[in-house]
Amino acid sequence: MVSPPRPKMPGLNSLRAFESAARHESFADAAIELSVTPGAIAQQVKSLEIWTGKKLFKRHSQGVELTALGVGTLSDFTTAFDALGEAVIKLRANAVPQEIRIAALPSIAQLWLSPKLPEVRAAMPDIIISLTALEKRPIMMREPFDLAVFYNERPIPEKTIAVGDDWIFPVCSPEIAVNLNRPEDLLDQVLLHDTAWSGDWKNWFYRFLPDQKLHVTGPAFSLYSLAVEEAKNSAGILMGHSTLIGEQLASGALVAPFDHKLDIKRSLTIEIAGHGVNTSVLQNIIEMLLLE
Amino acid sequence: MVSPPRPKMPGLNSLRAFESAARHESFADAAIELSVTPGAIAQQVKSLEIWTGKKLFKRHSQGVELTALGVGTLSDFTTAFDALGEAVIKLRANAVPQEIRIAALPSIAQLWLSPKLPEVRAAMPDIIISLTALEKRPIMMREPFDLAVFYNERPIPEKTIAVGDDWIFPVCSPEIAVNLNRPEDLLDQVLLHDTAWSGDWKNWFYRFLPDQKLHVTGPAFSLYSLAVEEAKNSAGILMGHSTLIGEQLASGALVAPFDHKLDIKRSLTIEIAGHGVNTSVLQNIIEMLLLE
DNA sequence: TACTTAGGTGTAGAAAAACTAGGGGTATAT
DNA sequence: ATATACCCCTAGTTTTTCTACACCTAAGTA
Repeated sequence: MVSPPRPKMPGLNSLRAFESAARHESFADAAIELSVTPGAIAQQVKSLEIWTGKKLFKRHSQGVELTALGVGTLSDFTTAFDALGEAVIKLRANAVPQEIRIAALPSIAQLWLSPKLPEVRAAMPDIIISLTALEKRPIMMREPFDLAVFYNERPIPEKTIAVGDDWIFPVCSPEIAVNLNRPEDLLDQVLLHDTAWSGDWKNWFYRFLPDQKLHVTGPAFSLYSLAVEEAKNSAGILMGHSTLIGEQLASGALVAPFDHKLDIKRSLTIEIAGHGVNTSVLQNIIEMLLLE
Repeated sequence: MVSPPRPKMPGLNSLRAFESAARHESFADAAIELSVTPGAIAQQVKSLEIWTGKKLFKRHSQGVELTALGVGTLSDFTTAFDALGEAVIKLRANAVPQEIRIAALPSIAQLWLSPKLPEVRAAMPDIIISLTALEKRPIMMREPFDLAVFYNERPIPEKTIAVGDDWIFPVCSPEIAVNLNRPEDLLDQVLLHDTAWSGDWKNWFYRFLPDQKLHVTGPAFSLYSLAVEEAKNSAGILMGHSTLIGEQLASGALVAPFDHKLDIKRSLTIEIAGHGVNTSVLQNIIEMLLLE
C-alpha cells in the first residue's frame, strides 16, 4: 500500500536563494533582494549544497565565490527564475488589467511623478494607478510592476525611454537668492544635503569652485523632497536636480541664483514591463508623462 | 532607515501547486505528484488566487476546470518549472557524475533490470548505479533520474529506446504444466494475479477462450515478482509477460504450457534524461542492457 | 600592533508556512 | 439507494524558514 518514495528534490526556496546569491556573488546582497537576513541565505544555500553533495560556493572572509559547479548552473537557474517571474507578473497583469503599477525612486515619485498623476488619472478614470517608491530599481522580470521610473547613466539601456537629462545647480528661495551673486557666495551658506546624493555638492564645487575646500556640514535629509521643502522655507541652499525641481522653478518657489549647471551624465528614464499586457494603455500613460 | 516594502510575490510553492493542478486539471492528481494531500493543493491554489485577486479554477463537484485566466498562464508556468527542473537535474548530474540513477517499474526493476545490473556494474566499477522502483513513470524533466525503464503503448514516444514487445501467455512450474494441454484446462486451476495488471487474464481469455466466463478468484499480489515466485513454487498459473520472465523460462523454472500468446501492444522502453551529462556512459549502459 | 569593517558561520528559539485530519457537500456511477 | 470521486473548510500540528546573536577571519586603517 505504501507508494515507493520518490527521491526528494531540493526546496524551491533554496534554489531561489542560490540563484540570487550566485548572481550577486554575495549572500548579503541576496538577502537584501529576497528581504531576509544573510543567515537565512546561508542556510538555504547550505541545504542545497547538502542535497547536491558538493559545495556551490567557496567561502572567503570577505565574500563568496562560485565554484566551477556553481558557475556551470547559474545561468540555467537564472533563466528558469526569470521565466517564472515573468509568468507570475503576466498572470497578475492579466488578472487585474485595470491596475497599472508604477515603481519609482522616492524622490522621483514625489517630485516628478506625483504632480503629473492627477491629470493621467483624470484622463483614464477606469484605470487604477498605484505608485510604489523603491530605493533600488526593481528587476522588471521578477517584480510586479508595469512601469519603472528611475535614473540611468547615459547611454541609457535599451528598452528604456529617456525623459530628460539630469543637471544639478544650486537653488534656493527668492529671499535667499538676493544675497547670492557668485558661486563664492555659497561658502558661508547652509548647504542642504540628500543623504543618498551626498556627492552632489562635492561634484559641483569640484567643477565650478575647484580651489575651495567644501564644508559638508549642512543638514542632511533622507528624502530629497524634504530637502526641497526646507529650501522653500529658506532653510538653506539645495543642490537642485533639473529633473525634479521643474515645478518649483516654474512656480517661483525656488530660483537658481547662478548659471552654473553641471551635467551628471544621467537621465530620468521609464522602463516598461515585458509582459505585453496593456501595452496601449501604458503607451498612453507614458505619452502623458512625457508632455511638458 | 526602513527600506520601503516591495510588493510581495506569491510563494513559490503555491506556483508549483497551481502548475501541477492546472496541468492535471485535478487537485487530487496534483497532490499525488507532489506527495501531499489534496487539501494542501487546495490551500496553495487558494493563496495564489487571493494574490492574483481572481479565480484560477472553476470548482465542480467532480473536479476542477481552469478559468480563461488559468488557461492563459499554464503554459508559461509549465515552461518555467520545466526549465527549473532541468536545471536542478543537471546540477545534480554534474555534481555527482559517477552516479547513474535509474527509475523503473517495480516489476521491471526486479525481474528485468536487477539480473542484468551485476554485469553492468562489473564492467563499470567506478560508476554507482542506483535503482528506484516507481509505480508511475517520472517526468524526466522534473525528477532526478538518468534513465527510466517503463512500458509504453506502441507506437512508443520519440526519445525512447525500445527494448522489446510485451506479449502475455500463461506460465507455470513444470510440475503443473504436465496437466495442461489446452487452454480449457486452465478453468479449474488457480490463476495468480498482479493487482496492477488485473486485466491480463481477462484480455487473454477474451482472445483465446471468448466463450468462457472467467473466475477472477485467484490470489492477488501487489508485486509481480512475488507472483513469479509463487508460480515457481507451483502455487498456480501466472499470466507471464514476455519481457519479464525470460530468465525463468530460460532456466526452466517456469514453462509455457501453450502456444497462445497475446500481444498487448506495448513495449518495454528506456528513456534517457535530457540533461546531456554522461551521455557516453549512459549509452554504454543501455547497450549492455539491450544485449541478449 | 591594535582597531574597525565587511561578510560569512552556527545555533537556539521564534515565527511563518505548509500539511494532515476529519467532517461536509455535490455530482456521477453502480 | 448507495457508493465513489472530488473538492471545501477549519483546527491543530508539523515542518520549514527566519531572526537574533555571538563568533570567526581577512583586509584596510590608525
